[in-house]
Amino acid sequence: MGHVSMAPIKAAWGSDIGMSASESAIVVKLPEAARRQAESRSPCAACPIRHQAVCSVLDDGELLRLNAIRMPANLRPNGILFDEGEPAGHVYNLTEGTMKLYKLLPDGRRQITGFVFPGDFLGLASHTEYVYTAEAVNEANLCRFSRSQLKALFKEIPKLEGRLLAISQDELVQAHNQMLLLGRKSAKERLASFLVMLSERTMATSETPDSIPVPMSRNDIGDYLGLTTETVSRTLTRLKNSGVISIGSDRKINVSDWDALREMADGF
Amino acid sequence: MGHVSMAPIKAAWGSDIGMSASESAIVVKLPEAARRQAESRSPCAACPIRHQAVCSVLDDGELLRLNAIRMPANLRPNGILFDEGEPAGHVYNLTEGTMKLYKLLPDGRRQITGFVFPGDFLGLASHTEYVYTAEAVNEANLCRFSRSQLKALFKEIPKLEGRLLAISQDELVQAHNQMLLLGRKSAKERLASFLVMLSERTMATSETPDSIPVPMSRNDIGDYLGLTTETVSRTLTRLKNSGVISIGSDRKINVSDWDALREMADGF
DNA sequence: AAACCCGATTGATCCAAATCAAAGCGCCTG
DNA sequence: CAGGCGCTTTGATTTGGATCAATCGGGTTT
Repeated sequence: MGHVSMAPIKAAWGSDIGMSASESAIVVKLPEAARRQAESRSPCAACPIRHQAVCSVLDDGELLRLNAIRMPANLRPNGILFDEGEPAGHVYNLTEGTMKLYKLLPDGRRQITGFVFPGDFLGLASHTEYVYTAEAVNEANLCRFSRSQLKALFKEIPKLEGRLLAISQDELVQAHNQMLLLGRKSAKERLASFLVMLSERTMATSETPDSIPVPMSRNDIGDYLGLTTETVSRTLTRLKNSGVISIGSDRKINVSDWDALREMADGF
Repeated sequence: MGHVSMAPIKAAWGSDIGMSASESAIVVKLPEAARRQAESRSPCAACPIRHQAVCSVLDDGELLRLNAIRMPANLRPNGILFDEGEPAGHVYNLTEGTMKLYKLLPDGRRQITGFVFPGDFLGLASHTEYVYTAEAVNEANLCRFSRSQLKALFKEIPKLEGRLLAISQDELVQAHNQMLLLGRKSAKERLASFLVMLSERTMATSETPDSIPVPMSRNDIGDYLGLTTETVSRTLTRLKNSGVISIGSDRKINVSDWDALREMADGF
């Protein structure tokens, strides 16, 4: 009946969880090493998402309090952060990389319910168990917070809770848009919507506005859009042939006609 | 291409908005009239959802404060509470009836993103505009709160905000389940899931556990499940013929084999 | 009670996307 | 740099659900 995807084996935690950055590698004169060293002293200051996510609403003192309950986490590509049904003890904030969240049916059919980009939260749910699996698309770095410690911090920094409420509600808006896509849009409209979404979520990070980085596989895109790999591939080829996009070999897609793409996405 | 639904004309507000219950009708000796009169004195005490929703976490004093900023609203069947894109000045809590929330594409394709049952919130979103249209399925009564007044009340009753966060996150969990349904389930699985969901949301209210009230039309069900009216009808007939359900003429569906229905819903 | 209306059902046909099946194409690895 | 592995693309065929088209109630109006 349905389309079946490969589910990866649960991967090990990244090696540097709980280690300070200075322990994790020989210090060499590289920008990356410098950034890591700075991080070990005043972690959030050098964070690429210091001015995004929850962190953006906190002053330096509050950030220090948040930082006190933070643990770094790292995942290699396809590493599993947590599985659906696992007790939900932690909440995460992605600082670098891309992640995918998905649910599986018993026969292996998979629905990716969302991609996660730097600055986004994962694991937010009032439930005691995670309601989806979180897997890294490419190498990812995260901040890990114990749910109970974070909740305790609400009393100290009340605006934290308000911020999380706003984030949840934003996610809800996205979820509604995705329902419209999955329930009523054609394959072409779904791909157009996907590219527009990707560009919007990437804009802040990216330099070249017409070039959209697409780190996930065709299979992942299909499982996000309710399509098969083949349909994703064919539809992208058609978009390319109609001159709306061009496809780079470097996991990037270039948009040549934004107006056409956006109209397609909106169902015009 | 897509399936097109009829969009109703925006209906007038219920006639008794802002009126006290005693003004709205001649007082006659009927249970309904008695309830209304009780409501006009101590509105929340007689409310059918006093022990659900946000209200359940508030003590009598807090409820009084919440009640002070509450306005009653009433909608006749197919009445529109608000339209997608309208400035979002209010938040609502449904006390009686059923509502549907939906988004439209330019050509009329419609996706119902959720049904709302007594105790549920509507209009929760950090956005300045409503992101979906809210329409009554049958006659509905609601509590109307100004967004700004409610927000002000957060300072007075902090647990209110926490409660809304929990509600948002519950909605998010449901939304993820619906994405799995829309992206990956077959028509039969969708209908089974729908009936299980309806029964769960109704349980609290209902008496007879095997009889599920289905107030919405086949067309509404289709627009919720990403199917057409015809497919909904055919699939229900098949479920009936396979002995899992029986269909009453009174907008009720009886479940004869819960295990089979639940397995179907879960994709086994 | 005949006429009408509107949603639900049932039937016949069609089609967009799924499935089945091969190539193609980087990209490691030995 | 040959061979293989995993992902992507392209092609042929199938199919579940959509579309098109009557018909069928049940309820309301005249």
